[in-house]
Amino acid sequence: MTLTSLQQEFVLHFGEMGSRWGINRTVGQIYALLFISSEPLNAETITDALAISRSNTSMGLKELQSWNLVRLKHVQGDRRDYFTTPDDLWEIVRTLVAERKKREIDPTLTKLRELELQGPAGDDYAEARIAELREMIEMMTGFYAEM
Amino acid sequence: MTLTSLQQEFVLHFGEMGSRWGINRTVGQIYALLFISSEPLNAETITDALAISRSNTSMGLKELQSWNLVRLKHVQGDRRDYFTTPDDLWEIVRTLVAERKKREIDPTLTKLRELELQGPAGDDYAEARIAELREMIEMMTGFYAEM
DNA sequence: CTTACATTTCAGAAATTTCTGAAATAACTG
DNA sequence: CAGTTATTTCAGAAATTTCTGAAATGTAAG
Repeated sequence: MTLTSLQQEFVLHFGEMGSRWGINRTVGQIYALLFISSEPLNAETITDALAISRSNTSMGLKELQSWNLVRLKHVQGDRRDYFTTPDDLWEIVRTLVAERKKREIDPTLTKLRELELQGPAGDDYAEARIAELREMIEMMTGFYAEM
Repeated sequence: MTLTSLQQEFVLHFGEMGSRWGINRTVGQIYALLFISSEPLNAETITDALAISRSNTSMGLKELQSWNLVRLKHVQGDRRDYFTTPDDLWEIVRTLVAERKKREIDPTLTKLRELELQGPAGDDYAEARIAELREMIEMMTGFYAEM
């Protein structure tokens, strides 16, 4: 598969932004490619459109699956796996937010609660600050949960 | 300065989370340390509390300043720079959101608009998908701007 | 069962990021 | 001004992350 220059630019941009979004270049590119492709793509096609190794594609797809960001499809009479992104953009955004919360917020909330349970450590300021931070995060995740 | 075990754990956690938040370990640790310190700290104190090099501290503080996440203070009769985080947690959150938007969203919005301006490229699906994505981002950033 | 194809795993190579120590620069002090 | 202290810069070292090719594993078809 050869990419149009529009696809090319879009894919490269997502690759570059990847590092700011906490994913690597390849994962960003694979996602971008799936996002603007009207049909599901198989690993071979992706490998070759992005000029990366087959194993890299495999790892990238696994990562995207762990983020719940891609859907697996099958084509009649073809035993290869085909991948797409959901048609519904809202669904993508919801997934992204949920996964980021899980990876970026939840572990910290757990840690803060742990620290508070360890009881007074004789550092009133730090303790107060930690409690305040925990409350803020709980408030925000509570607000999020309502939606 | 020696850290209490509470401070120690808090700081180490932020260091570990740093990579998921798009900052490096040292920057995460410096921020955490400033956050739970009741008094502003100078670079020397930070260097020594975190057991890192003086130059690393300097670079970390510069990075935090570029994020607008720390405030510079001065102590009478001492010409060293002292750093703190804002007392107001809401202010910290607002800054974080604004900076993340600036780094993670705005460049993509600009790129999408650029791609649309380049005119029809003969790939209807990709064009539609890009327009849809741009609209979604505009909608969300518009909603954010209202707050 | 054997062959053919699809996918994953993984050790090491390549690339990138982070960190350090030394030197440069800047700013104050007497 | 000369000396002292504070901070930044930056080249290369160290650490980490990403990527590849080869081998292993899985799976369907004949």
